[in-house]
Amino acid sequence: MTTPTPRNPPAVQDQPYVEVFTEIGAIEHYLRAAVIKHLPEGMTHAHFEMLQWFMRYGDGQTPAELARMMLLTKGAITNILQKLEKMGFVVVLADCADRRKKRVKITRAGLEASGAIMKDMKAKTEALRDGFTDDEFRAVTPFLKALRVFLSEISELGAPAAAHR
Amino acid sequence: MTTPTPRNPPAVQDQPYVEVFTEIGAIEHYLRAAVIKHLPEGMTHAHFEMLQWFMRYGDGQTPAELARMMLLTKGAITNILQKLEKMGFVVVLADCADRRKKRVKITRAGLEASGAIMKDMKAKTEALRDGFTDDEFRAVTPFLKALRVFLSEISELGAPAAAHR
DNA sequence: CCCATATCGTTCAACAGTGAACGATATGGA
DNA sequence: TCCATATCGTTCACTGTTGAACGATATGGG
Repeated sequence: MTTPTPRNPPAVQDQPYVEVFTEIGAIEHYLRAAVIKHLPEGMTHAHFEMLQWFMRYGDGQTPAELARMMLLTKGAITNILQKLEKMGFVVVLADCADRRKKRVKITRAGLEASGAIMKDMKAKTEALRDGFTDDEFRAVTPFLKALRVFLSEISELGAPAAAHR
Repeated sequence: MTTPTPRNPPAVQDQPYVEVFTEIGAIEHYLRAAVIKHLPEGMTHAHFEMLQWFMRYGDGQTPAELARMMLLTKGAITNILQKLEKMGFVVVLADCADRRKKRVKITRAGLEASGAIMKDMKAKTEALRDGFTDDEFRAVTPFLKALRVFLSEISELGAPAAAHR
C-alpha cells in the first residue's frame, strides 16, 4: 500500500446536477468502450451508430438530416457515409426531386453486419437486462428527455454580452 | 413546406434502455456545446473540465490519477496539463517521494479563470435550477450511478471468443 | 543484492470531428 | 423573369484523443 495521495480537500460538496452530469459523461464513455470492443476491423463507433440509426428509424434520410439527428456536422456525415459505402453497408442515391440532396439506404450487407455485431453483443445486453428492469429505464426517461430538451435550447444561446460594461 | 422525407419505417420500437442511452448521448452533446460557448479564447472543454475537477476534488493528484478519474489516456492528460501550465492555470511539481510521479496544483490564476467562467455561465445554471429541482436530480442519481458501475465493469470485457469454433 | 515486473510521464503517428469555406441547386419576392 | 437568399453535399486545414511505443524509476521475490 502506498502513501495516500496528498491532496487539498474539496471546498464544497457537489451540486446534485453536477453529479448527474458527471455520471452521464461516464456512462457515455463506458458504453462507447463496451461497444467498440465488438466492432469488426475498420468499423468505427460512428459507423455502427449510423447503421443502428437506420435500424431504429428506417433509412432514406438525406445526409443533412442524418447530421441533425445524430448531432454531427455535415462534414462528419460525408466522411462516415463514404466509408460505409466503401464497405458496402449503405448506398447513397441522388434525390430526383431535389438535385442538391442525396438519399442514404442501408444495404442487405449493412443489415447483416449490424445484426452480427448485435448478436456478438448479446451477452452484454442480456447482462444489462439482468441487472436492470425496463421499468427502471422507463422511470428516468421523461426526466432525461426534459433535460435534453432544456440543454438543446440553452446550448444555442451564446455567452452573455459581458454584462453591461 | 417540403415533401415529407421518404423513408422506410422502423422495424421495431426502441427498447427502453436504447432510448435512455440516446438521451444520455444527446445530453452530453448539448451540455458540452453550452459550456464551450463560455470558454475564453484558447481554452478547450477538456481544459475547463480539468480545472473543474480540481474545484470539486481538490488538487495535488498525479497525471496518472487524473487520467483514471477523468477517463482519458495519459497522453491526453500530458497534453492538457502542458497547455494549462502555459496559460498559468496549473503548476506541475515533481514528487519527491516517488520520482516517477508529478503532482498537479491549480494556481490562483486558475482558480480565478475557473470562477470567471462559472460566473459567465451563471444565467444558464440558474435557468437549470429554475427548470429542475435538486430532488429531481437526486432522484435519478442512484440509477445513473448503478448504470455507470455496471458499464464500467462490462466495458472491460472483450468480445466473446467467437463462440466455440 | 539482483533482476523481473510494474508504473510513471512523455512522445508520436494515425485518425475522427469541427468549422469554414466552396460550387451547385432551390426557392420566393420584386 | 431575375436575383438575393438558403440549403445541399463536399472539401480542407486544424485540433484533440487514442494507443503503442519509450526511457526512467520503484518494487518485491529469489
